[in-house]
Amino acid sequence: MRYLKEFRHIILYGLILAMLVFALKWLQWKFVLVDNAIDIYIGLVALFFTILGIWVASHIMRSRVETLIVEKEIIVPQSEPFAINTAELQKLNLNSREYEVLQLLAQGHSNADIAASLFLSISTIKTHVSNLYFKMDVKSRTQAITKAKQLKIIE
Amino acid sequence: MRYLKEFRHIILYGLILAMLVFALKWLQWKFVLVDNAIDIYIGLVALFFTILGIWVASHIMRSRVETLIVEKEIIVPQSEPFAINTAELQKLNLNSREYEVLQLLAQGHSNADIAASLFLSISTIKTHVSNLYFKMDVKSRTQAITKAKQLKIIE
DNA sequence: TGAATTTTGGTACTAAAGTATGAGGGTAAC
DNA sequence: GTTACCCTCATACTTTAGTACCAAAATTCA
Repeated sequence: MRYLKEFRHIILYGLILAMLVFALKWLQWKFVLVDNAIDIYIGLVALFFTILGIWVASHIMRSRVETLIVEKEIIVPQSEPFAINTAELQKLNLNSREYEVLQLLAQGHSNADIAASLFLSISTIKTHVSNLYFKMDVKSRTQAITKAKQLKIIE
Repeated sequence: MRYLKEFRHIILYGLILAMLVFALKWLQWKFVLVDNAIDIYIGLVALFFTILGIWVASHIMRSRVETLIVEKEIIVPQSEPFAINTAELQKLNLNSREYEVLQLLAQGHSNADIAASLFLSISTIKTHVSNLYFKMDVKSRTQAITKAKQLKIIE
């Protein structure tokens, strides 16, 4: 199908040429009586074939249009989906419970709240929190939250 | 200058045509002796002018350049410079001192620290903090910090 | 199995945070 | 001038947070 379309112009050109054989023969016979007619005849032929050549070329050329690609930059703001800083988290050497407590702490929960949600006693939470502060080198929950967010070890 | 360049092909075409007048006359005289020479002669003319037409057309067409603009998405790691949510901040209706205290609070400072840095008594800070909690609808400094960061009213 | 670590919990205490209430001085609007 | 905030500070109290020290299960690892 593609080849048919590609060579459409060439086939058309062939057909037109075939038709011209007859047309030329007729013209040749008609102008034979007129003096100097041969010059006019050749002139017409030249003109016709020039136009034909231009027409054919323009149709062939159309598929060969130079395409200048201009890249237009569009800035797409990338909202980074927050990645936990695993390296910093490992440095602190928190155990799983301590990290769990830290997360709840940073959400604004009290020791009592945390104890309730983890089904532990307040004493246990206090122990975890104290160890947490020691490991994080802070002295209060507010400092712990601030530091944890700075280090990107919690959301 | 531009016009000269634009019509260069047309001028060239004209010159070639002038030269052809002589060439044709010479060919016409030469082939007059040969039988059926006129057909060959016309065929050559047709062929030549077709090629000429194609040549002219291809040179004219060459100046037709399509400009295709392709939008290229470029992902920029846009580090947004943090904008304080003024709307939310106004909703809370905090006065200047309360907001000042909130900022220091969120940095992990104790009431005593805040009092020292603002040259105020701890009592004053406690009052501000209490009013702050009431306006923010929270019950502790950790909740205040969490909420303030959520609302983006502090850095 | 034994040692180390984690997880849990307790008591006792101190420090800090938070609440409630009052009060005095300042400023700005009505 | 009175009303309404804003800012300051105080006292008294309750609650929560945080420290220190201890200890018993549970788990992990060599």
